[in-house]
Amino acid sequence: MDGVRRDLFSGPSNSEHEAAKRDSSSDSNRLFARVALPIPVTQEYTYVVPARLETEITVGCRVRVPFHGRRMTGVVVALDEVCDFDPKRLRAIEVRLAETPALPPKVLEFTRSMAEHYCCSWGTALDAAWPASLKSRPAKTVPAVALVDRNLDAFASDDATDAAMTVLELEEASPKRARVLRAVHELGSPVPVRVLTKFCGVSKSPIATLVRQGYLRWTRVPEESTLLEESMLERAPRHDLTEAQAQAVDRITRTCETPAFDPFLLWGVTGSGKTEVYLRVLERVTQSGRGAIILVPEIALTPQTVGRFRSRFPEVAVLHSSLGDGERARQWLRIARSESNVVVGTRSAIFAPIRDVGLIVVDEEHETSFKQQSSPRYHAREMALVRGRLEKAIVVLGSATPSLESYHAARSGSIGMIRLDRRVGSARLPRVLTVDMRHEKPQRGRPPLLSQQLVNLIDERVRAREQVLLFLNRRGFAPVLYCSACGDTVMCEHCDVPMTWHSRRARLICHYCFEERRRPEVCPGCKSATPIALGSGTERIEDTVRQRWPELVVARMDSDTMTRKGSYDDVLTAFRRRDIDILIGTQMIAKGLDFPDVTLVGVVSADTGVYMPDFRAAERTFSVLSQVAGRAGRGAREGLVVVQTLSPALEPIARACALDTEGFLDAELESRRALGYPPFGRLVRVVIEGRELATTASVAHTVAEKLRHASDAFTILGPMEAPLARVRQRYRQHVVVKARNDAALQAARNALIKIEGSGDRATKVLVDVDPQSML
DNA sequence: CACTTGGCTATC
DNA sequence: ATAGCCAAGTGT
Repeated sequence: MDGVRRDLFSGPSNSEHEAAKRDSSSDSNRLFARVALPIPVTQEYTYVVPARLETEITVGCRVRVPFHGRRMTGVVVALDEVCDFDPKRLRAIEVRLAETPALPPKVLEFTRSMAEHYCCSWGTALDAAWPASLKSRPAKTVPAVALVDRNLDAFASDDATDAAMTVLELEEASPKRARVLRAVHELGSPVPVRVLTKFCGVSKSPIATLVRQGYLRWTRVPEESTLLEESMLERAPRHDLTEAQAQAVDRITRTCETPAFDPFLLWGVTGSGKTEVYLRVLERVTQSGRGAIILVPEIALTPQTVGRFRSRFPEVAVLHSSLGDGERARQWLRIARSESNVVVGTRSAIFAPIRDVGLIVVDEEHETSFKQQSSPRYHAREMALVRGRLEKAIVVLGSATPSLESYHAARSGSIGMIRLDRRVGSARLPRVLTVDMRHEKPQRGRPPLLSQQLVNLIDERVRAREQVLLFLNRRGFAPVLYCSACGDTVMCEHCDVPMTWHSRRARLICHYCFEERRRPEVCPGCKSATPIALGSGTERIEDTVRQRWPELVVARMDSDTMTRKGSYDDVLTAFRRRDIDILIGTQMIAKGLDFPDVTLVGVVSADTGVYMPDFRAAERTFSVLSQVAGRAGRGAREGLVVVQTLSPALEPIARACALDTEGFLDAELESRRALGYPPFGRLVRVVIEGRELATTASVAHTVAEKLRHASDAFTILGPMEAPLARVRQRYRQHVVVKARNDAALQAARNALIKIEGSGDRATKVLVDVDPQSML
């Protein structure tokens, strides 16, 4: 019974098994395939390519292979006629995955470099190169209209006189129909009816009339995600370039004709028109027949962004997590089949199977979302440089507040530096006012939430019918519940962090494990007093503001209010329509919003995060403050930024307030140099996570010992408790490898590769090369 | 002494 | 990663 089951359910049956082995020994000009598997083993495995698959199997294709009593999906990384492994023990590839195009050779090579860089197996890096699913279910279709052929010809003809006549004829009789017809011309034909009605602000009836009159005909097109559909409504008119922009484009495309790796930092203040530079460079690169990859941070991949590229490059493919499996597969396949050679996407688009990449743009290159937080833990900016070198491509890293890595590379001359110091048009840089909260008159013994100056300014601006943004990078009502009797704060049961009080939901919430509980009547520690809510988050700001200005419309935007799909858009639309006077929010309002009527931005506390035990704390503080400041004064009127802080002298805060990016970068670079932190030297963080403190610590100890014995080319710090010593009931220790340079890290590599995934069933060992955060 | 656990190793 | 194997651990 048992034996029968094994034959039926595990792996190929005996007869298949034997056939596979015969395959390998009888045929003299057989083919062998090296297959990389998604396991933490730095080795590829050799399989026999059975005769029936010989035409199908190519380098870069995905195959199903038997492996240690189970089946796995791997990638063929090489084909060979000889093999150094005992041929009798070889097994055969079962199938090539149907309908899966092979990866281009450059992408294979790219993933190999990535594996080396991040100390993971080639198979693990390759695993990230495929979309989660390649099942592209045939898309549902939606109603659309297309121009009927005679009109199509008219519009396509050079002087478009016929088309103009058609529209003119209609103009008199029906402005709505004329608008629709013009829109179809502009948006492209066919166009979904839903998009057309939204774009023209009309109902279906004028469209139906046009169909009846023979201008348009009904048809259907594949349904697209909201991101893509909405992007059709966004246009990017081709602006004239400023002198500075034109120079930037020229310098970047100088080598365009002869493919060469040519990396740049494009350092442009907010509003300096970086996007137009990308678009012009992209034009030249595509004209020369090469492809391009445009990487943008997760949150920036909005319909606006997609629309800007799509309206100028209609065939552009989009890769984003909001697409859903089916659509993402469709987009990916369009690239793989060379139907599109320009892609706009988030970090994983760096793997896009474009054949000949001539340009890689990393917009907002300082953004932390470019670093993947699971294996392979790659940074898309670093990988853009790696792929760019491989493809002989231009690489443009764009930012208003460059990362220290890019800044240092540009300063030391290893990449080019182009600066755009002026805003396009009339917009000027905002004025910044620093308010030292230590000097504010205390209310009930504590500094007030809003300084007198900020209150006065809000009054003034709101009276002038201008809009205000208030920024605080902390969700909830209060970050801690504090017991004045024993001095304890209420901690999460599963994590080593205090729980945050959320008054709207009347719940204490742990921001790490999402555990919720009721607010305790008495302190769980000493049971003698009621803990009080100490400190403030966005909810408390909202309350304070509503109390102070009951007549104003106030909205809050953070991940708690933005739960419903579309609520983000709703709030932003309302704010744009000026239905909201004051918008309060976290990070979410710091990035990229462009509202001309915002003339005042208040930073409620610049100090959150600046004291985090992390060597990038200063950089992150500076960058978020600069971004928030950039939200003010984007229209004709000058913007004002009020920064409230308890530590006005701290470098990142003082420099951000002085709008002195260069000063900050230089100072921070010096302190990194002094401490041997990146970009001077490299770090690897090994995190050991386990159920029990004792075993976790002992595994951490072994890891540290192994590394110490491996080489003395680098320094080992630890093992020690990670700053977040316990999360979700798991204890966390870490060991930090500090290497003076790449060569020193190379010495650690062999040891590190063996360490990933070591430990036992209950203890995880994670290797993070170039960690973005030490928490 | 049968039979479950824990640790370790090889996987083409 | 994880199936498969040996050694030590636990209960009848």
